[in-house]
Amino acid sequence: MDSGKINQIHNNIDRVIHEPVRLAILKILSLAKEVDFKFLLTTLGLTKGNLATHINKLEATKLITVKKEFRGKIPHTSYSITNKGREQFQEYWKNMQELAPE
Amino acid sequence: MDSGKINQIHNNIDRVIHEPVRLAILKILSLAKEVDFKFLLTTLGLTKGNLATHINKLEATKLITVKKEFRGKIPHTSYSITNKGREQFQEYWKNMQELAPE
DNA sequence: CATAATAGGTTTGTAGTAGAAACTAGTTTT
DNA sequence: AAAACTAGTTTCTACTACAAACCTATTATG
Repeated sequence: MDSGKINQIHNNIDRVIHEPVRLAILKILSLAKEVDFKFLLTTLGLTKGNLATHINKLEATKLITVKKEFRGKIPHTSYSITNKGREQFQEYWKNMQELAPE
Repeated sequence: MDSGKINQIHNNIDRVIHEPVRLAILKILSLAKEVDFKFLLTTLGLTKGNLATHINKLEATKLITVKKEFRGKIPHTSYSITNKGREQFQEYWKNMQELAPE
């Protein structure tokens, strides 16, 4: 704590990361280094559309990268967390700790 | 990990508590045992309407109690966290830890 | 005395968002 | 030929955070 208007901690919470589904995605990606669409779909139990939307948001904010390839003629999409993503994820939790009970 | 469909951790996150402003309110109430409207208003930097709305939601879910009294003829409102509120707050954080980086 | 400020709201309106469901398109299995 | 799989996009609905305006009563202030 330093000066001026303190304690408005809630304003430091990144809303993109704060959404539970996206927290779960980031958690998984922070462990796995590469994960595909299918895996997230079944692991998280989402609809395809919903998952794709969350993925888009995470990609748009450059927290993850998307790799699309063909395996034979079947599309295969996989995701990785970026360095920025890792940093922001850490930063998010650092801020959240201030709201946690001691 | 035990069986069936695991890893849908995001479904365990209580949306009422998850909202940053309400997290901040619960954090403050978990420390202070009684806090008034004015204090929350200036500390959190919200509009009166917005604060009142969050308070209503926390009261409706019985996470906090509201005490309204008159000091002379001036209204004074203060809030406390309930036992249930304390428990749910702890439970929320227990669930959240599963989404935190290790 | 009028007006502004304080205390603590409620009501209203807007903008953003999560999520489901439907639709798309190519491939592959039955 | 039809159904199922991969990985989506589009559309639609329902909810919600937040600001701003409005409200009621009381107490300073010029």
